[in-house]
Amino acid sequence: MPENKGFEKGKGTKRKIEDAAMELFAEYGYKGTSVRKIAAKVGIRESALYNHFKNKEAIFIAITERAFNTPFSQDMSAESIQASAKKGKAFLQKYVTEFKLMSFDRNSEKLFRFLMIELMQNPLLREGFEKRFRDINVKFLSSVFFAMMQEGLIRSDDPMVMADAFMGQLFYIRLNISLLKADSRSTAPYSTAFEKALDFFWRGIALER
Amino acid sequence: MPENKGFEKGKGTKRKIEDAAMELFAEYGYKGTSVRKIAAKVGIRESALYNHFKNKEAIFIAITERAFNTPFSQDMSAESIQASAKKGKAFLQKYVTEFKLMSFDRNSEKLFRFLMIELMQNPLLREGFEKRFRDINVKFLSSVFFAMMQEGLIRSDDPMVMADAFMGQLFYIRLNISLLKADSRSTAPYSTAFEKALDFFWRGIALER
DNA sequence: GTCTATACGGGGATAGAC
DNA sequence: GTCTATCCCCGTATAGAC
Repeated sequence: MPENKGFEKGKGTKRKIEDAAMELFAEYGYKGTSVRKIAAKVGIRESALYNHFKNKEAIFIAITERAFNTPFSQDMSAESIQASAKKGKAFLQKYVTEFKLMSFDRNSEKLFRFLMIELMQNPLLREGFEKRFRDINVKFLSSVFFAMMQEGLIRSDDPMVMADAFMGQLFYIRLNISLLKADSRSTAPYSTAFEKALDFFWRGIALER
Repeated sequence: MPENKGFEKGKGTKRKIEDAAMELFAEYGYKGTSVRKIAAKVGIRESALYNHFKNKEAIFIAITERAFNTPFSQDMSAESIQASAKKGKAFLQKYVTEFKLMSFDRNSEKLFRFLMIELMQNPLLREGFEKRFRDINVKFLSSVFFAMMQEGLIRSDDPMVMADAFMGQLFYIRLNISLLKADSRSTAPYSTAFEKALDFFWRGIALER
């Protein structure tokens, strides 16, 4: 009874299928990826694949879950926001570093491309993205910026606009890195881009100068 | 002899094919769009379509040309850069306005989604994008920023970082608008987003305060 | 759980009549 | 230039043996 083992081999296969599918989706998109190719990449037949997933869409869903379950771990409590704000630039630094790590991590990179491709085509993915990533991050960030203003650390301005400007910079850098990586080109020009962007941003809002 | 008329009807059909294809590509991606559907949208048979384009890819190419031939009209001469720089915020305002118009224009909007989808999957498109859009815009923008610094209009900083930060903000807003439009949702929250982003950005770099 | 074999629909493309 | 008819490949999915 293979399905009752503590570490069954089936789990390994299921995981392998997800990994293979993610790579292919990131490369060719959902429609451009055939079940045959996924199976071939795993090293099994298509029919065997249907023992692990009901159909192609089920594989897609499994991967979207992965994409959303690796966001920034956000503690949205008032205390956490206050504590973050008090750190000033150091908080943003930490945020940027997390973002940077994700940008250069090979697996997250695949997820990013997958997300960008499908975001433009899949309404469900857009909904999940907005609720489980964008809303949370922008709300958290703008709350922190607002708190920083009250602390007198940064100049007074619209916190939402500030948060969007901050995210926009990071996102744009990440996109450019992604495009370079897609062609297996060097990302050296961007090795310090995140830090530079943060420094520039902070100089634009900091009060102690 | 229909192909020799000054305003031949064939041109109309060819154009119609491109338009229909662009809408479908923006909605379903290249692979997700069948020649049959394009033909159906135009109101002709697939076979008739092959009188205008060699194959499906030729339609794709025609559309990418469109996407690249509608960038910002850039005069990269030294005089133009100096003149632009002297205008200060007014220059950026004009730039932002152009960007905004494109974001809310229905046709440009389709092109944008098309571009985002295919950029992640098509090496040729990436190359074209980098050479014919990104390089030109970032170079022009950073040159203008550099000139502005020399004019004493803005604080001194890395012009490239500044240009990327500026573009990043605009791009991020545009992306969010695009996602809303994809679901036919109201873009009201973004009606003044570009202006607000510019004001915020300018406050962060302007020297007269 | 994996295999072989197969059904079935859709997609790209062409031939030839009008 | 457009049509009908057709070819062949590829993609998803299932049945049934091992």
